[in-house]
Amino acid sequence: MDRFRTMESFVRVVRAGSFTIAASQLGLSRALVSRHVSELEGRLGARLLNRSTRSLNLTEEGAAYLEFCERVFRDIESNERAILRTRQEPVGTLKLLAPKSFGTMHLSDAVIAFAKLQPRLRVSLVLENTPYRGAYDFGERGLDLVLCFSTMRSASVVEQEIASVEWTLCASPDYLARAGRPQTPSDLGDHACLVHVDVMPNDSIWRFEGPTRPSLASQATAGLSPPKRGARRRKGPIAVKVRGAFFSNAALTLGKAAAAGLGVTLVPRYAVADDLAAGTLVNVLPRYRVASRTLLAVYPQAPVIPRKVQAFVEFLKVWMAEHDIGRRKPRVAAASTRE
Amino acid sequence: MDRFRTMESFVRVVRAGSFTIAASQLGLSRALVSRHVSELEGRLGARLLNRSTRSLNLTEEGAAYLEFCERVFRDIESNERAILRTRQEPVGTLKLLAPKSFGTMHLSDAVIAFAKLQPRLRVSLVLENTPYRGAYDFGERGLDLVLCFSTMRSASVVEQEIASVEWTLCASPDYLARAGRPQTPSDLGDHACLVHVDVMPNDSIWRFEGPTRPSLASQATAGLSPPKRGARRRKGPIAVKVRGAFFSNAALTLGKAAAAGLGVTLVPRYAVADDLAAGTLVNVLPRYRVASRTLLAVYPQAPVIPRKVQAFVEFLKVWMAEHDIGRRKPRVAAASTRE
DNA sequence: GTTATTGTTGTGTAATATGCAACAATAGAT
DNA sequence: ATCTATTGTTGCATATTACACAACAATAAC
Repeated sequence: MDRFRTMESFVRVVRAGSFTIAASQLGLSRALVSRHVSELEGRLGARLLNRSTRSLNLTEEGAAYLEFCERVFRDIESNERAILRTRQEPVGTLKLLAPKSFGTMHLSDAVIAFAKLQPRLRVSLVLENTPYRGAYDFGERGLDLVLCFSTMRSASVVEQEIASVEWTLCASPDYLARAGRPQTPSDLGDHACLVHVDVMPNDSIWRFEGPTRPSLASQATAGLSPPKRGARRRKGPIAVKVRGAFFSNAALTLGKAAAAGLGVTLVPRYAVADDLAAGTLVNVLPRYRVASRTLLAVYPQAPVIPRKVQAFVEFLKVWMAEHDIGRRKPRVAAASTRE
Repeated sequence: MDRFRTMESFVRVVRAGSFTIAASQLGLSRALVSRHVSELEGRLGARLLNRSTRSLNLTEEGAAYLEFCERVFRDIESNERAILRTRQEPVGTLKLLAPKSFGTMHLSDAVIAFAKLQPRLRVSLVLENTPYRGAYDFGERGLDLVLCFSTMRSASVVEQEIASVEWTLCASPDYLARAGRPQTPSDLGDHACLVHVDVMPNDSIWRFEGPTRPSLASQATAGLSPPKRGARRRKGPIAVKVRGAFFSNAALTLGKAAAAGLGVTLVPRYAVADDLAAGTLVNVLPRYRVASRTLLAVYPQAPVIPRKVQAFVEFLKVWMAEHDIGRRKPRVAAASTRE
């Protein structure tokens, strides 16, 4: 028999001073309440209250047990409320894992802003490029949220899109002047390419779509095919196996290398936004689109999502949008002036 | 669902690090243990442990809840042991109620001796002559044990015989010299009787049995009727309504009054044992037997009797026998020299 | 005495706790 | 990479038991 319920009945009987009243308060029959108390007495091996048809009186053991019950109930109540609060407000510790370069570039600012908003929440931001072991991260390492650019392809996690991060192909003007400006992706085979290597099997295969029609006016006059969104037409994806001249898993490093004239690099736009704005780097093959990668927030599949995770994901989405991180046409000047 | 069991399952799972092992330890199926934990998580609204087929890991809430569970279990265990101990050894407070005269004369000594033997037990001895309200005493007043000479005639109490207390009819030699020595109970109607009044409807009706055959030899020679136990033969009870000259509910007072020559009194033998030994009082109508009254230990009917009550009743029985309290042929001299 | 109300107990039924078996997921072995 | 063994989960049938109703015993008030 459920011990909690028997204890509850007992406490109620004592408080009400009557089995009948207690039963009606509990929404049970007198019979059951009586059995509950008897059960308790049987298990404890002691009479808890002297019943005499017209009055109930606690025995010595009963008084001690009543006190105990009330303590346990208080304990339970406070504890359960504390745990239930994790659904209401972000409390505890939020453990984040993110790729190093993205983390240092932007996430750290977002996390700091978030931590300011949530003074009751401890935040742990781990930056590394060797993660994504799936369940291991959430289990053994106790991570709450992993931010990454590749799907985990696992049914036991939830992946939520945070932002689309544009990658951009760029080189320094002086390099282009020296090596020539490529006109199609396949031209890149002859260039010195600075390759961003993930730990994932990210080979040095660069993929493009395009080219985009040079003139918008020509489409408007044609009138045969309905204008597609963005007034742009794509061709099938083009994959180019590039010759690596320089490798790094740090996009910033690659950007610096490109600015130094080492070659052409394909990196997240955010990593070279400043150089592009300053003109130390310029876009290469602007008429070809580089597939953007989606920043994913990954957390364990569970019936209830901890409020802290939910809150951070929501915050990050807004923050990313507000700061134009990864926007296809970033207002670079504005972005650099913003906080 | 039984919260204790779900908690138990959860704790076991964490300790074992596996649902399967925990289930076998608990003697349950994996399915049920899984359900238990799920139940718990559902009620708390938080995932308690991240399960990843090969390893289990507590979440933040899980760790907090585990600690809570263990605290509750420790609590329960210690409390239940404390209460179970009341069945093993006499602990707590033993509240006694006894008639005033008997209490002051003998019970107090017994109780003091008992209290010495049971240093962990507090004893409360209330002496009064207005008790026996049955359930009220055990209920409202919280008494554990009532000692009295009259049955409560209630199904909700247990009455245990402690000792048979002889009453004796006696007077001072000088009174008998003055007023004459009664030969039969009915002679008492002409005497000054000192009446012990209880609060109970104990009228001044005195009851006798007898007379006893004066000679034992006469029976041995007769050989017709088999000798009855004690070689004594009784006649039917004789009831005499006596004329009260003096009333008291204190047997000692009546004894003193009798010793002072005020009349004949019928009191518990223990109250006049010293006077009888000293000769300041002598037995009247020795061939008639006065109905002895049985000292009863009365306590509430309950499935389990508290050890303290049981212990005291046993102790009192032995003590009464050892001290010859109420014995029909008391070794008065010996009784007074004993402890 | 009579009555009304209390706590307890017997009994049938509805709720649910439980085990079994099939399933999904994963870590390690081949 | 594929296979295998093992884990935790879920659907389903069933045995358990929690529960209310009603009859009962006891008692306080009338």
